[in-house]
Amino acid sequence: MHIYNTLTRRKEAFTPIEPGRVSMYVCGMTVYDYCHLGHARVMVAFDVITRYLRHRGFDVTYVRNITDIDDKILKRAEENDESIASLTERMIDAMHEDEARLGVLPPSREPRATGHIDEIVAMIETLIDKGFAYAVDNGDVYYRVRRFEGYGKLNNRQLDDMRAGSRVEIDTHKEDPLDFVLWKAAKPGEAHWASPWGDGRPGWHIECSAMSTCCLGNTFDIHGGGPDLTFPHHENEIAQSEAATGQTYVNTWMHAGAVRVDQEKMSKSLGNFFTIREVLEEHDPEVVRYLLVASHYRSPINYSVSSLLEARKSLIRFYTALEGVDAEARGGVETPYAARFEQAMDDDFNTPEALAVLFDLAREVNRSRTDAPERAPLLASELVRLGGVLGLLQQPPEAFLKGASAKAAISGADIEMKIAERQQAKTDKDFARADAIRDELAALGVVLKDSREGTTWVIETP
RNA sequence: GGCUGGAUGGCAGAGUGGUUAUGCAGCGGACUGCAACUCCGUGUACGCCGGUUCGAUUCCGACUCCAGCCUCCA
Repeated sequence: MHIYNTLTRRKEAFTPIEPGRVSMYVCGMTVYDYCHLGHARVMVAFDVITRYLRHRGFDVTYVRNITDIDDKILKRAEENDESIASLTERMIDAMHEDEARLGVLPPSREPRATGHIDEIVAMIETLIDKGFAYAVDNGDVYYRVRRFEGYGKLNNRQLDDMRAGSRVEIDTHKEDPLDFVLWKAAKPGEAHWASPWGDGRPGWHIECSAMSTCCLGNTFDIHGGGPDLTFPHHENEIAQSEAATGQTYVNTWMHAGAVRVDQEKMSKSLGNFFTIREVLEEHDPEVVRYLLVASHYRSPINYSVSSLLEARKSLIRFYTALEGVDAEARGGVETPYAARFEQAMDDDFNTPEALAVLFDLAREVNRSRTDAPERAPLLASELVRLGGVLGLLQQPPEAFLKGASAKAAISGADIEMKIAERQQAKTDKDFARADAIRDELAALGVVLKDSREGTTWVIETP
């Protein structure tokens, strides 16, 4: 198996530290707002990665943190006139709801920053003892970036090339403009914890170092996150952890690609983001998941309504192949598809290639319905099984194909009524009437499919 | 300015030193009352310029353009 490592900028053969086991940490949400599609991308990407590693027989420990104390949270709670705990609990619940709808399995552990203040303080003390950090008189503690030799190695950057302060006002408490905060002194009235440097709260980067180390050990296999975390967040994590433990922090760094809108990154700061829940108002969650899986996890992906419609059409093809076939059947079919699927996924989780294999399999299912009906259920069950590795194709086909009718302008019952009416017209040879009914339904996004067994239908939009 | 990626057929999106990705759309055929679904067939696609090579979309170099990071952001 090969995985692209951001640290070395190449695909590498993946060898876990402990044979058969994989330890993975992914930077999660800062819970001050609802998740947007960028978050969905990371969640789904690492969900697919976890599912596939497990499919390959690895015992995966997947840790994804929750940042539940931070400046933005303080600000939002204040704006809402809401307690921090109430805001963060609300957003954590919403996040769990969103990811469950997208078919994202819960991580093995979800540590929260506020639950690990002791470990954070301990790590900062270690860094001070070793000379990698210093407290200043206002109660802040900073990391001494120039003391850490490997600083910049994840992003291939030289310290002197960085123009710190060129876009941000330089904090005069720092020895060097590039130093970053480990512990922030609390202003009067702000949420705080006691520490040897006075009341305060952890800086953003230190929580991930502390939590990953305490959940997975000094060195672990995979660390992942969104595309905008390589610098400074992950660079700083490396500096903190490797300085504190003296050991390699992470073997493989993985970063998802950005979600774009109109060729521009979807982000909170640009304000061009769509929340998961607002997209799910209009679209089947599996369609959203499909859209995210249909591109390689490192590629940028452009979000648009037309891309969702196309995703829906692709899923219609899969579910049409499964419709009316008993995919519960189990049995030994020898097919080349599983091997091809795994070959694709072994190559840095190439989901587009894996999906191409599934489309070939779907065609084979369709062919077998007439050519070799006894094979159809076996092939279909293989399609469902492999689709499941991507977290797809797990609904009953009818549920997906007809599922959008809840939002459609016509109910399923009314559609069935129209179909019966049309059937009568056909029996009466009144084809003009039959076609009119079909056109009427088509205008509502309901496409009819006649077969020997009768007429079925699919909602093609949204 | 520094550092990363990327540029593939009408669209989306993989991949490869010489042979069909795949999906959607289109076209032809089978099926159909007609369609849809399905099946069969069908596309001289690889940003630009050089170089290496018997042969490059695929390797190397220059160029152009796009995106991301260098500030909080997944």
